[in-house]
Amino acid sequence: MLESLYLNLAQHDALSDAEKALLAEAMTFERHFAVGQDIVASGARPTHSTLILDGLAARYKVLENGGRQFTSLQVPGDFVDLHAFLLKTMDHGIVAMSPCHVMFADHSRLRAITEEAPHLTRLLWLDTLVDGAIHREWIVAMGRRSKTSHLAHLLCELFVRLQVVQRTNGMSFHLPLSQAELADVLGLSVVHMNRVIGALRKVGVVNWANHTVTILDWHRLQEIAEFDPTYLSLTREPR
Amino acid sequence: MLESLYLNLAQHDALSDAEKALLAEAMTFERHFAVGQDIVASGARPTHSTLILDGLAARYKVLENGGRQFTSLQVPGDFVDLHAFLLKTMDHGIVAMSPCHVMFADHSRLRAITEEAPHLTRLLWLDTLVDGAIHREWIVAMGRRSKTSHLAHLLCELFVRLQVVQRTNGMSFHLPLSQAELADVLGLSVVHMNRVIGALRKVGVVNWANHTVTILDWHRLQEIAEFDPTYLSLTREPR
DNA sequence: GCCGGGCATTAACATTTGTTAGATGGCGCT
DNA sequence: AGCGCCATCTAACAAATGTTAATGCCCGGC
Repeated sequence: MLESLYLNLAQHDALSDAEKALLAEAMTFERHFAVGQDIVASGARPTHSTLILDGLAARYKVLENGGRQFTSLQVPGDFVDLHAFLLKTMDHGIVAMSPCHVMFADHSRLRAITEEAPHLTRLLWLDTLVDGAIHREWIVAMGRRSKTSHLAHLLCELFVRLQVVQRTNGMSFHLPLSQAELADVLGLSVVHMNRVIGALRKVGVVNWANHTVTILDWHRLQEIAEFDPTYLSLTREPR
Repeated sequence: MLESLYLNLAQHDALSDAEKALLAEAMTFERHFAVGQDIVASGARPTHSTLILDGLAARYKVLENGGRQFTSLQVPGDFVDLHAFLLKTMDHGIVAMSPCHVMFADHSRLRAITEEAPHLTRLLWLDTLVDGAIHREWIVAMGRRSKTSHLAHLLCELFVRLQVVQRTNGMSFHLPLSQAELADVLGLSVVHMNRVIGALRKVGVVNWANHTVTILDWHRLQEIAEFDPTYLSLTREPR
């Protein structure tokens, strides 16, 4: 059941059976969330951290004028709020973008891991660091990439991240986001989001229908995105 | 000499003398960097992590078309590349925005801290988590705030962060960034950056000259920015 | 099978933001 | 003092992006 988490962590460094067992012991109960439901509410002080077993979730903030901005997308094997273990108070909400199957890790057991399992602690720390690296890449995309390139970059990133946890199907993957939701990822209006998607389609590098993205020309998509996966730390090495 | 670091960490939780000593022992040598010099190069695999003792540094990425985007600003007491301790390879550069006095912490000693000092490890982990929280706030600002609000938010954030490490002078602080550099923070053209600064000045909430920002109306600036410091985790509590 | 709502798409127009170019002004250097 | 560099600031115009509104389509509920 925790296969995705193991795959996620093991892409960075070897994960021992003992460590897998420690993670499994940290898990308490599981739960399903429907589309649009908050998995964690802004302002909450969780006592558990949430692991995505299946589905797509997103972190978001809402402004006074009603504007919403997603700050990350979380795929299976991701902890959506591991940072709350130390940050304590949620400064943003986390919502299910598709039906989500999740599992909760007790903070007291995570704390025990930090006391007794330094290597596993470093791997969990690393997991949050990759989170940060992705944030930095998003900042660059929002600030200095063309919108087409930004979208292409997002598709490259999602494809690679989903591939790690075996959620791709050849060169296709499921992307359960409406254009309005995608607009809140890239920081665009819905109308312009539609234009940008149209532009990327016209180039012919992706086929995109029924919430399924098929990459037709990975090389060119990567070129348009200037995608360099270094920031995802995909190499397996001692940490 | 490490006062800023202690202040930075102790704002989140109590820091014992033993822990301060561990940090001091982790430090090897110090160094000065001139404006514009790279403190850490993109692609490097550092064996030390860099602590800012004095000055302002920034993380950045450069795109093929020459566009540059800063992804964070680092003030005294901040580790600029603590994440490299586990990420291993730098996917971005770090440059001195003002003359910088820095000190290096050996990765082998940081590793020893993770093996032997769980609470201090959590505080260091937390430090990188606040980094991530700041990134998320920047993403929101870039995606959904007006440019004036974005700039106001940046000023609020810098003021509070500098205040923690005692680098403010009443309601003033030194901001050694040119408008071109600020443009690469907000993701704007230089001309438009100039317009936005002018707009904020005209509102009369800040006085901004000679690289010194004086906040004339903190309440209103905060309002314009919709600034809520929760994400900086300024409360002191067990972590 | 019909109806209603949400989503994608397009058009026309408004606003924001970028580009190019030039003017101004401070400040260190000689 | 004079020179030249660099940052700030402005203007005029171009391009990107947002807004409002309308259309068509699919799909689930009745």
